Amino acid sequence: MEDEAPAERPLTRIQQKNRQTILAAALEVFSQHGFRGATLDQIAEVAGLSKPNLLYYFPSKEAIHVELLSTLMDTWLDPLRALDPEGDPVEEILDYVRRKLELSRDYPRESRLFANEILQGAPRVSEVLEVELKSLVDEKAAVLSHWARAGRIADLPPHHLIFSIWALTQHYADFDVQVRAVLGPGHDPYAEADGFLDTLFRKLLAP
Amino acid sequence: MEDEAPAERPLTRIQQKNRQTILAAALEVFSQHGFRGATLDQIAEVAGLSKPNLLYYFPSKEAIHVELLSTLMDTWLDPLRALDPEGDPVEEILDYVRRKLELSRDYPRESRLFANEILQGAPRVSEVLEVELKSLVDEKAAVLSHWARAGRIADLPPHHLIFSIWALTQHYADFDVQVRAVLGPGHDPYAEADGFLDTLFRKLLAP
DNA sequence: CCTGTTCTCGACCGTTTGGTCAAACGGCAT
DNA sequence: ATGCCGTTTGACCAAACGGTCGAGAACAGG
Repeated sequence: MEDEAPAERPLTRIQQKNRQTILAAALEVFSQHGFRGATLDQIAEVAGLSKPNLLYYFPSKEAIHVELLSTLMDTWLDPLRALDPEGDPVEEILDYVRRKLELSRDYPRESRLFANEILQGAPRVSEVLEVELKSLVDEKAAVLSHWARAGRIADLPPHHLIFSIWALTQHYADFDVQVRAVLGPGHDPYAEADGFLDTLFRKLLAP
Repeated sequence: MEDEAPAERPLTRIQQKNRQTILAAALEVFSQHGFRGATLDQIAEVAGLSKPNLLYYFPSKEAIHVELLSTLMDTWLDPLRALDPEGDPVEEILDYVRRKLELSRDYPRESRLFANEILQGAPRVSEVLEVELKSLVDEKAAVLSHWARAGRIADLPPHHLIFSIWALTQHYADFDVQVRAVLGPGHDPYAEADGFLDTLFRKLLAP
């Protein structure tokens, strides 16, 4: 028996640059049209490369999508990881809300890519949801419960409290066109949302 | 000049039944895979009809999708239309939340179909959003403002208050797999959400 | 029963899709 | 120059796609 994995060579500069270019283009196209709605030709055009060249750097369309999703999941969960059990309960939660809203504002394509995946039943990330995400949420839910029992925040079902943060912040990225259509011109949805969500969660969390 | 519209004949029973069958199958497939991800063969198979038969009842794939969306938009806005300016403010809003959550629970596929459309930039309903939806929301936002000025509910930006209702209720339908993955087995997401959202909005709306 | 209309579908068509391949290109150490 | 290796692409392929067509089956009304 010999080594199955044949000594991965380090990536050249060209490889690093082109892989990044391709992933950026793929994010643009996948987030707008979904996995099946996106075509390699589209991605290739946005990336400024030929289609066979994409497939020189990635083995398949799906591989590009998976790569995007897996790197996404990490940065997506970071704000929740940062919720500090030792900090001030209300401020910790409000910080989390703020970070989540910033993520929606600064990375709306990532948010929509994720939303697309979940909408279709999460065929490629259901494992991550059931294991990594669940255990992280359970851990932080325990913190919230602890704070509630100590009377430092209102007594609310912790999982649903977290869902409400996800729903309220991601809504501004995922339903961007609807939000802007309803508000009309001359509004900054994210600036307004920032104040609104601050008020909302302060009132909600008050014991 | 003669009549452009050539005397629409009434639909036969077979036409009514088959059109309904097709729309039901299309809803199933479109809501799961999105417009471009869905294929006529899939819809035909779910409907138990042949592909040419679908195109006997609808001129194209897009026509089926448009039909679904337009009938959807009506039922989707009904709960908001029903918000009564003469009723008790908090109870009216809580009724709206409840109706919206019921819609998510009983018609999750419709919710996901709509979410899919908005995610892709609402190419087929942007007009409806900017005109019908906007004017309806503006009208009801005025009611909320009035209630706030009268000190009957908390003073909150009315548009964002409505957004928060949409976000919180639709989240349970659109992100169903994520909610269930995080909660684990043995939970009834909608039952729990019902109580949680009741608490949330009562605290939020208290002046 | 016959006759005209409605309905159904196998076979087919042109296009688009994800993916392959061999040939060519480019920089660079010898 | 030469040979080498990472890179790039035009040409191509099989499968899947939305949609068409014509011929036959089912259903009316008389």
